Parts: sequence; structure tokens; C-alpha cells
Amino acid sequence: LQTLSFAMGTTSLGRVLVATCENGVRAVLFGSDEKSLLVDVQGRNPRTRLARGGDMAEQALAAVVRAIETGDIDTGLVLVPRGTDYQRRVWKASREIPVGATATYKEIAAKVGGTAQEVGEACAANAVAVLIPCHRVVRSDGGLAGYRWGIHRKRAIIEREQEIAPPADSLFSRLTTKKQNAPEQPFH
DNA sequence: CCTCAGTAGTGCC
DNA sequence: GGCACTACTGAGG
Repeated sequence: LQTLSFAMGTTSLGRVLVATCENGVRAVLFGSDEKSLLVDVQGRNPRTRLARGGDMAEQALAAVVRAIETGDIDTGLVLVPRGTDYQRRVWKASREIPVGATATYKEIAAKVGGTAQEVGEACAANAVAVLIPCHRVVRSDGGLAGYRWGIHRKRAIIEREQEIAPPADSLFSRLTTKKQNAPEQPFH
């Protein structure tokens, strides 16, 4: 029976939970409150004992909060997400998207195989929010498509990353001037 | 703006 | 087997 350590904190995007095993960061989850975060992380790790606190989890949490608030996700933390080989390829491809930039589902599909929809499903299965930057994967028409933790968070993270990144191309105006296809939702 | 077909995995009758 | 539902895309009206 494996044990996962976790720590929870508050960010401008809501409550966040960071779970670590001895090898590194296993999960970064957003949620409305501590109970729903615990339900989420336990549901993703059914046969795992969860232990609150510990130096590793607390230090990882601090680094994650810093990454969220600054837009700089290069924390140096070791990420050990669980997933299928295909999901890992999609997540790895998302990490090759530079900060401030985006790629489309179709582009990722061309690189790692599969269809755009399968890329979207693999992104949705990503349990390491922000640090594995699936939020940088968007629709071919410039819309953001969806986000496991709410489209408002995806938009906020992308905008923050564009603030710290050197101005690259017309992507910024494309993303901010086009009408987005998902309605605003309260953070709750 | 809208719908629809193609796409492929998953889940529910 | 049919139908619905995806973090999709491209064509057509």
C-alpha cells in the first residue's frame, strides 16, 4: 500500500492540492475546497494512503504556488505522473511548447499520433495541472476548447504566461480578440 | 452564427 | 447493437 503525501494551499485561481511520492510530484489539482480536493486525489489514487504534510509536499506546494502566480512553471520539481504511454507522449509534447506560446490539438496529434480528440482526452487526464502545461493546447480556430479545472483558469494561466514571455507572434491578439466558445463560470 | 460528418474510446441501456 | 458524450476539425449553409 503506497503512501502519498499532500499539502494544500490557496492561489489566485482557487485552492490547490499538491501530492508527492518519494520520487516526485504525482498530482497538482485545483478545487473549490479541501474536501473536494481530497475526494479528487483519493479518487485518482484508490489504493493509496494519503498523508497530510511533510517537507517534500510542503516544499512542492510552495514551488507550485509560485509557478501559478508568476507564470514560470520551470520549478525544477521532478514530475512523476501516472498514465498510459500515449498520455505520456501527449504530456511530454505539451512540455515542449514554449512559455507564452500555444499549440493546437491537431499539431500535437501530428507529432505523437492519434486524433485531435484523443489528444484532448489525454490532456484532460493530466493530473499535474500547470506544471504539465496542457493548458497551452488550444483549438485550431484559436478558441481555448476546454480545461479540466475550468476554462477561466486555462485563460488566466495562458495570459499570465504571455505576460512573462517575450512577445512572440500574433498569437496574443488572436487569443484575446477572438470570441471564446465557452461561457464564463464562477470559480467556486 | 449554425449544423453535420468523421473520428475513436467509453459507458449505458 | 444503438446512442450519447467527449478539452476536435473542416466543410457547408
